[in-house]
Amino acid sequence: MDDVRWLNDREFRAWIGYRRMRGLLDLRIARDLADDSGLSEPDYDVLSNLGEAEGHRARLNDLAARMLWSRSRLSHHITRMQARGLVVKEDCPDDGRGAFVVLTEKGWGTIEEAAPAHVESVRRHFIDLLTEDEITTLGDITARVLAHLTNS
Amino acid sequence: MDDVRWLNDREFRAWIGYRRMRGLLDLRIARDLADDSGLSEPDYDVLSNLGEAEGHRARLNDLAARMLWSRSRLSHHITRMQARGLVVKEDCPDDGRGAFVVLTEKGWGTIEEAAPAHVESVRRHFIDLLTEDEITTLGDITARVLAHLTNS
DNA sequence: GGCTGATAGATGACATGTCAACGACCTGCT
DNA sequence: AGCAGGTCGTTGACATGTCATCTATCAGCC
Repeated sequence: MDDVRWLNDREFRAWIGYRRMRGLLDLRIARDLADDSGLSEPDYDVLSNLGEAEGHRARLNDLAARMLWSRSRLSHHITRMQARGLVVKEDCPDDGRGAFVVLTEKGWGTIEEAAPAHVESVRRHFIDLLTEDEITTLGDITARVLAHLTNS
Repeated sequence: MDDVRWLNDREFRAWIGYRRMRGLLDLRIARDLADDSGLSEPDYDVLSNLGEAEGHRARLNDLAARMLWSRSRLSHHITRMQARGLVVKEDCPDDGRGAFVVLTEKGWGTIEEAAPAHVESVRRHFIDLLTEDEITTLGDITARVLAHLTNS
């Protein structure tokens, strides 16, 4: 059964590096964000997506699709964010099953305040450590992997 | 306050790409692994690290340091893995505070069985999608970011 | 109208990981 | 010997996310 194509050294280095970097990088950026604004990364993503949405509102399902989240995950998360006053749910007049999530004043203010420090944190711990070529390559890699994962 | 260095298009593409890829890729590989072997990714990492350790055993603290995990995380996880019979804890004779984790027969068998399909999954969804140059670049990127995160 | 199947969202049980706090033990200094 | 401070591992409370399942509603078709 030794037709297994084990990873060679370079492949192993890239894969394990990715795994380890992911753990530390996300933890670090999540901590910066939480200390600075009280938001978690998922909170930030939701607020940021809603902030870009028409009227600061979106259907739950559309939002989940845009963020590549499961409906369940978004539903749980929106429930928690609503309890904190960052967003509100509203019934959808066109579709009795549906619901909108809407950014509140507080939610909008929170993301506006959080954004600069968050971007700074992302730069400091990640983006500014890479060359222009590496950034381009990383963009290519992630786009290709995402295309593979969403079409299969 | 507009001295904020927002991300430009290429930087944004790389950062958001990374975030999105991470979510889908890890979910996909975790599902493959769970379906195939009943292990989670953290389970696999622990077993795999123990498998490479001298005598299939390690001090909790050393293992945590090697894996870049918090002691708390490892402690919780080992407790759960012990309940499933994958590892055992043993007292450390040299240091009354310490403890060893040791791979069981079952744990060793499980990782041996799981590895080929896991590597195959990692190849299919990630490594085999990249060129050699991209793999090298990714290794460089992750090494640099990790060095930054662990020395600061 | 009334069925059938798909879709939107909510929910409960469970696994995971964080942080903060704790007890136990070791080490070095006095 | 005895104390002070650090280290090892554990624990409890909590946040997050998964999966499976459920209800309500919609859409197409008879």
